[in-house]
Order: sequence, then C-alpha cells, then structure tokens
Amino acid sequence: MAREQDLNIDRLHLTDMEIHICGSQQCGRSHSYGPAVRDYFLIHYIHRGKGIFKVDNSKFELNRGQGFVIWPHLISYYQADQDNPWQYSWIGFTGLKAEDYLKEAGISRENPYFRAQNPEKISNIFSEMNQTGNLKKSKEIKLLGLLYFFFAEIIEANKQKLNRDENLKEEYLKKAVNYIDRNYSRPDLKIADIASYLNLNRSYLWQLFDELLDLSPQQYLIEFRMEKAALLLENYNLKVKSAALSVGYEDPFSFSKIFKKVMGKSPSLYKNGQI
DNA sequence: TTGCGCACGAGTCTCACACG
DNA sequence: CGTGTGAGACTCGTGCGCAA
Repeated sequence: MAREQDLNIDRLHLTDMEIHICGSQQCGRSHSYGPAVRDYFLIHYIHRGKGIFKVDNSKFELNRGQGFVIWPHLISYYQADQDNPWQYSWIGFTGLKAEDYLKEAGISRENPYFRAQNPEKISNIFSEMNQTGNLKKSKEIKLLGLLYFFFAEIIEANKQKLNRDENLKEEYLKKAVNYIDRNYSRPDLKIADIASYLNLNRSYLWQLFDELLDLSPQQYLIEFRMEKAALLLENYNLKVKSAALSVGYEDPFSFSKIFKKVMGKSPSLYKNGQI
C-alpha cells in the first residue's frame, strides 16, 4: 500500500531546509507505527479518514484536512482508525529554519498538529511531492519548493487566525480602557462593572488584561487613578483630600497609602516636591 | 476554542485610633 | 491636616471544569 520515494538525492548543502523523505499511504484498519523516534521533522497530512497520534503524554484525534508533526528524537506513536483508516502523505526534513517555520505556523512540541485552511490546496501540494519520483538532480529542489509552498499556506492561515483573535481581544481592551477613562472618578467603580459593561466574564476580562498589558484590571485602574491624582496635585495644587475624591477615593487615608505605594512618596511630599 | 460559572485563598479597602 | 498601623470586611485573582 505504501508508496515511499527513495529520494537518492545529490545533496546541494541547502542548510536552511533539507528534505529527507516523502511518501503517501492508504493505511489499513488500525494500522500503526511506533512507538519510535526519528532524527528529522516528519509532517503527516491526512487526505481522508482518521486516526490518533500520541507523543509525550498527549493524544490527538485527527482527521481529514489535519496533520501532525513528529519532532526529532521524540518518541511517538500513531494509528489509523479501525472503521475509517486514514490516507496520508508525509515529508521529512531538517534544517536551520525548520523549527522557525513550524513555529510561525503555530506548530510546536506541545501543539504538534495543524488544520489546513484550504485542504484541497494542501492535498495538491502533497500530490505534487509524490509525483517528483521521476526527477533526478532537481528532485530535492522541487520538493523544497513544494515544502516552502506548504509552509506559506499554513503560516498564512495561522496569521489570519491570530489576527482575528487579536483584533477582538484588542477591541475588548480598548473598550475597557475607555470605560475606565470615563469612570475612574466614581468611588463605586468595580472591575465587575467593566466586565458587565463589556458583557464579559470577570475572569475572562482579567485574562485579557494580563495577556495584553501584563497587568490585572485592578492594577491598571489603580495606576491610572494615581497618575491622574499626581497630575492634579502637580498642576492644580489640590489638597490631598480633593485629589483623592477626584480620582474616586472617598477615604483620603486609603488614597495616601496607595499613592505612596504606586508613586514612591506620599501625596503631600509629591505635591511639595513638584512646586 | 472561547467564554462562563464557581470556589477559595490572597490581596485590597475601609475604618478607627494614635501621633506628629 | 497628613501619616502609620492593625483588624475586619470585602473584592479580586486564579485555577478548574464545563458548555456552546
């Protein structure tokens, strides 16, 4: 069943990427391979059917349009489904850029699989790879070209996905920051209010701030308020009590404590230092 | 995969009081 | 008027499981 090319490549010393092996196979029911290790990266792309891929302590159930990557020197195991065994193609490669390209495509040791945005296109790339058998000297060049095509496809798909996710998150963050800008002087402003305004869960809002600003929503609010208070003390010569009230603190004692913690000196010292 | 709900410990806030 | 401190109340951070 398996059709694997003996590449018999005259090495051109292309150090960024070098092809080791490629092939395709319609697997039989429950056909398996491993546990075993390879000394190069090995991509499998599933044209039809399904199966499982196991590596480290993780198990991935994969089907048509998906693929998995075996990392060099990692023990892995894979097995075709009993009822609907997979048909897949593979290509093995190494090179200085190999891991970079995989990373760009969102594929890592911890996340060693991918989904094609356009399965038809990826299938065609692998079909062409399998038709390079009759080439002699140019075999590796053509395979390399096709491998680059493959990476271009999945990297682009991954970037589009990341952009969609990031845009939405940044939109939430912008709205939250705006809300704080408009409401920071309200003593009763709570992080839960911001979450509720955005129709988001409080936990999720916290995750967004942590991911995009490396701050918790509360830390952001506090720092925002203290910077505003510092401006008021500096530019308007306000009393500490008034500055506190202006940025949402009814209790000047709490305000002083937090101000000192954030700005490094008490409000009164800050005010005198600025004059 | 995204987003929610929940629970619990940690951290923050509020209040009271003393003092400079 | 502002600061420091301690106790109790309250809110938040975070992890986990779950559903859509």
